Amino acid sequence: MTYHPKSEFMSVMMKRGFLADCTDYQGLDDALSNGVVPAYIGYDATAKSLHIGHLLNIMVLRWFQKTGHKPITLMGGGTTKVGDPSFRADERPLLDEAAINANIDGMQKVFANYLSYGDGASDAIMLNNAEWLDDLNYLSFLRDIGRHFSVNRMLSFESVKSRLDREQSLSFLEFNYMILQAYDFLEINRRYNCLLQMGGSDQWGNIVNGIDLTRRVLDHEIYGLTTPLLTTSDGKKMGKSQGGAIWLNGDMLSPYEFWQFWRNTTDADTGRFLKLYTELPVEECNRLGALEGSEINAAKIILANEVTTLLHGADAAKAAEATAREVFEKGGVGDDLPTLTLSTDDLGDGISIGQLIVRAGLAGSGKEAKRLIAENGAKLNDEPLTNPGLMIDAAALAQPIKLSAGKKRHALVQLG
RNA sequence: GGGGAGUUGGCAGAGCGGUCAAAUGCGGCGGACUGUAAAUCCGUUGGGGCAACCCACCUAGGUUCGAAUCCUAGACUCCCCA
Repeated sequence: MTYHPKSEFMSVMMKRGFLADCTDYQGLDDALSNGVVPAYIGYDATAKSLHIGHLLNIMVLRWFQKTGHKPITLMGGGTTKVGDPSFRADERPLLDEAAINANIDGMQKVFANYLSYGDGASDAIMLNNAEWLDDLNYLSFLRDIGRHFSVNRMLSFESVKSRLDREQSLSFLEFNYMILQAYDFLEINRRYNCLLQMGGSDQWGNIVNGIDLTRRVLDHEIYGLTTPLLTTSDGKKMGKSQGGAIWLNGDMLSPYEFWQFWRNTTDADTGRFLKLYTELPVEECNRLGALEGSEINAAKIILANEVTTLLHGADAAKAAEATAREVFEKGGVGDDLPTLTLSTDDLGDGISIGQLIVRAGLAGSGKEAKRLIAENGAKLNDEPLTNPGLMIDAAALAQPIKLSAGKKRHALVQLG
């Protein structure tokens, strides 16, 4: 792959490591050089917030807009109504329309931090595939769209084949999912003249299907581009830390905790992440990522600041950094720590320390909190907690108290 | 429509009347070492409760001194045949 791109967007993608594959480098590059191109990425509407796994693609859209093009965020409002069956382990309850729309609202808030939406030529737009899926007529869909799909070919897709090989059941619904996704591309091309779909490399098959379908039905030439599936350098899936997902919505994960996630990046990933998740010049990223030993911590702080600034703003990033410095370097308390505020009603005659740890989000269950105490991992105002039966009452909360789980996770509890 | 297999902790997967809160692995958490990194090592790991104690192997009944294990019914999942 020694293609030398003309367009700024392609050049950024390649330089910064966003590019996994492209259906037609030359064709896409030409199109991008000849004017404003709309491109979309699809998102499920199943969760209330986007998480860090989505961030890579959001950055792609951001660059896309920065280099003069029109990003489209497609919400799977219609497909979500059917329920994506690919993770059918625990049959999740189907979401109703209100829940789906609430999810979409939550996500839009996040997108708005990265993209500017509006009516201008290169302003981003948000679509919902319910727009064209809701009123589909089965028979005409079969006749117009279904005839372009060869079951023989669909069976050869890796996602399908592996299921069949393992003799796992594959429902007809799930089998149809790829058709609906292809149809999305067709409709977005037809309605919004969208020329490009992007996505993770696991979406390659779906993207190609959409391209083929659009060519057959409309005779339009359109393109696909995929980003690598990111794993951390030790091979784990990106985006998990201390048990919880790294959400992008501030009310689900505080800016401080978000900042901490990036601060704790592995050495080997630092340079790569700088290129992917920040907008610092590539040379700077390379320089920072190449720092040795403990010096690379400075690079990680820059990474955390940059990424947090994009999502939550510069003030939030600064506050997170200040708090981190306070907590880790001075062993003190920063005001940006996750804070649990209790009313006197909540408190009643007193609440056990175990409950408090759970309420503060430092443990998932009372048993876990107790375990933490037993393992000497819990601290109260930096004093090791030894008594699992300790009761906290209003008097003990006259001053806010600092709870710690291990060395890295801290929270404040105050009376409010 | 008929026949068969199955449902165990976050996941994978043992157990098939007592010694089972339940092997093992993964994951998670804590500790040591460091640089708030990685690797490694050690420990820990169902839930509720301040506690005593209680609830827990799909659900509801039953048999038994005793059930995750046996019986009955139901729900769900998968496979094969039509």
